[in-house]
Amino acid sequence: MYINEAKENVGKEVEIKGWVYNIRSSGKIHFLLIRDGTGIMQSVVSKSDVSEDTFNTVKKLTQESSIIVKGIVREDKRAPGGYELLLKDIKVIQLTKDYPITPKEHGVGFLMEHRHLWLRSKRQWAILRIRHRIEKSLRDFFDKQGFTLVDAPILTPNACEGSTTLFETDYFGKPAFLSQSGQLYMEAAAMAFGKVYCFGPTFRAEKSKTRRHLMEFWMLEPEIAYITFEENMKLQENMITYVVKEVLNNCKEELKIIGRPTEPLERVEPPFPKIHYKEALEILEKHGKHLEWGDDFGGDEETILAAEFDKPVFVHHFPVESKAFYMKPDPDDPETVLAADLLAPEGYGEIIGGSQRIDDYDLLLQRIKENNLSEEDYKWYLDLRKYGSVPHGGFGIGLERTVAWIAKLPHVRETIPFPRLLDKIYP
RNA sequence: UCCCCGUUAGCUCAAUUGGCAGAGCGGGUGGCUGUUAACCACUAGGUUGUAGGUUCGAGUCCUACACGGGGAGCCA
Repeated sequence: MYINEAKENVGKEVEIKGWVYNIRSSGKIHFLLIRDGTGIMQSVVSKSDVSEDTFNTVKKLTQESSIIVKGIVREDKRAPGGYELLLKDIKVIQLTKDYPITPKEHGVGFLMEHRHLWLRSKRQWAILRIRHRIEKSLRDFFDKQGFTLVDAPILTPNACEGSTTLFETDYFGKPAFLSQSGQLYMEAAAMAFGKVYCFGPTFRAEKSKTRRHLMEFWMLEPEIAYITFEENMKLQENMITYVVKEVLNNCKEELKIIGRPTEPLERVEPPFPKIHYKEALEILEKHGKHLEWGDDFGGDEETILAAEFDKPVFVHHFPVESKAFYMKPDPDDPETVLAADLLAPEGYGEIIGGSQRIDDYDLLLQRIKENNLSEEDYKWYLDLRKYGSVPHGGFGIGLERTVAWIAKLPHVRETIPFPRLLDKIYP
C-alpha cells in the first residue's frame, strides 16, 4: 500500500515500504513517522502488541533509515492526517547514521549544498508536487485544444537574438549554444501543425543574482498560426485560470503544508485587466517612479503595477525599441509593438511574455539588419515569410516563476529540483 | 560587475568594553503507554573560514583572500 491510499485500507493489514521521517517514544509506546513518497503516516508500536525484538528494533531506528513495515490501518483523530498504522512487523533495509538534515532549522546555504537530501523534506516535497501539477495541467490545457507538442532543439547554431549571453559548447569543432528559447523553431512548426507548443529547459549565462533568476529554467512556448493579438491574450487568461484551478483542486494537502493562502488564487478568473504601456507609466508616475518612454520595468516597477490589481495583469503595446526584433509593430501605432507581458499578483512580476510576430519578409529583414544580426543565420527563419506567410503569434511562460507565484515562495530556487544558480552547479 | 551583511560544535545561533568559548537541535546512555519539531536526566563533541598584522592578551580590532546570504544592475 502507498500512504495516500490509507483511507481505502482502513481495517486491512498492509505493507508500507519507505523511510523513517521522525520517531518519538514514550517508554512502552513508540510513534514512528514513515514517508513513502506519497505522504507521511504515523505508525504506532506498543510494547504489549509486538515482540520484544520488534520493539527494540523500532527503538533503535534513526531518521531516514529505510524500512518495510507491516500492520493494520486504522482511523484515529490523534494521528497527523487522521490515519495510522498499528505496527506488527518491521524489516530494516538500512539503518541510517548521521543524516545531516535534522528536524530543526537550517540555513539556505547548507540546505542547497544538500539539495539531493533536502528533496525528502515535507515542504520541498509539497512544492515539487505542485510543480508537477502545474506542468501536467499546462500540457493538458494545450493537448485538449488540439495543440501538437513539438520539441525544440537545445543545441543551436547561433545566438538567436544576440542580445543575451549564451552558454557556449563545442560541436565537433564548431561553436554551438544552449537554447534560450524555442520560439523561432515553434514559428516553423506552427506553419506545419497550426497550433503547437514546446516545453523544455532554456539557458542563460547572465550574471543575474536575484530571487527571480535561474541559469537553467523551463519554459512553455505555444505558437499559433492565424491567431490575433487579442485571441493570444485570451488564450493566456484561460491557460492561467485552468492551471490555478487544477492546483487548487488537486493540491489541497500540498498547499496546506506550505501554508499558501488560497483566497488570492481563487480570485483568478478571466478577464484579466489589460493596461497600455502608457497607462503603466502613468501609474508608476503616481507612485513617484518616473520612467522615460522606452524604459523597461525593473522588479520594483513590476511590483507596483501588479499591486494595483488583484488578478494577473497584462501590460501591452511596448515601445518598439524596448522589445525583440521579431515583434510586429501595431499598424495603428507603429511606435509600439503588439506585445503583452503578464505580471503575476503578489509581487511576482513577469511570468509571460508574448507577441504578434512580424509576418512581412521585408520588414523582418530590415529589423534583423537594424539589430546587427546576421542575415545568414536567419535565412531559414526568413524562409517562413517567403512561403505562405500568415499572421501568427505566441508567448512563453516561465515555469519556475509561475510555480513561485502559485506556491507563494520567496525565491525561485525551491521551485526546481536541482537549481542552477550563479556560480553554483552542485549537486 | 557593483553595494551591504555574515563565517564560532554535524546544524541553528550566543559570548557585555579586547580578559575562563556556551546553549538548543542532532549523536550516545538511561527514563517515560497517545506522542505531534514530544518530554526529562546525564554525556561526548571546538585549530572560532584561511593567511598575515596590532596587543601583555584577539571569537571580538586592522588588511588581504576564500566561501555563504541579501540587494542592484544585467535579463525573451
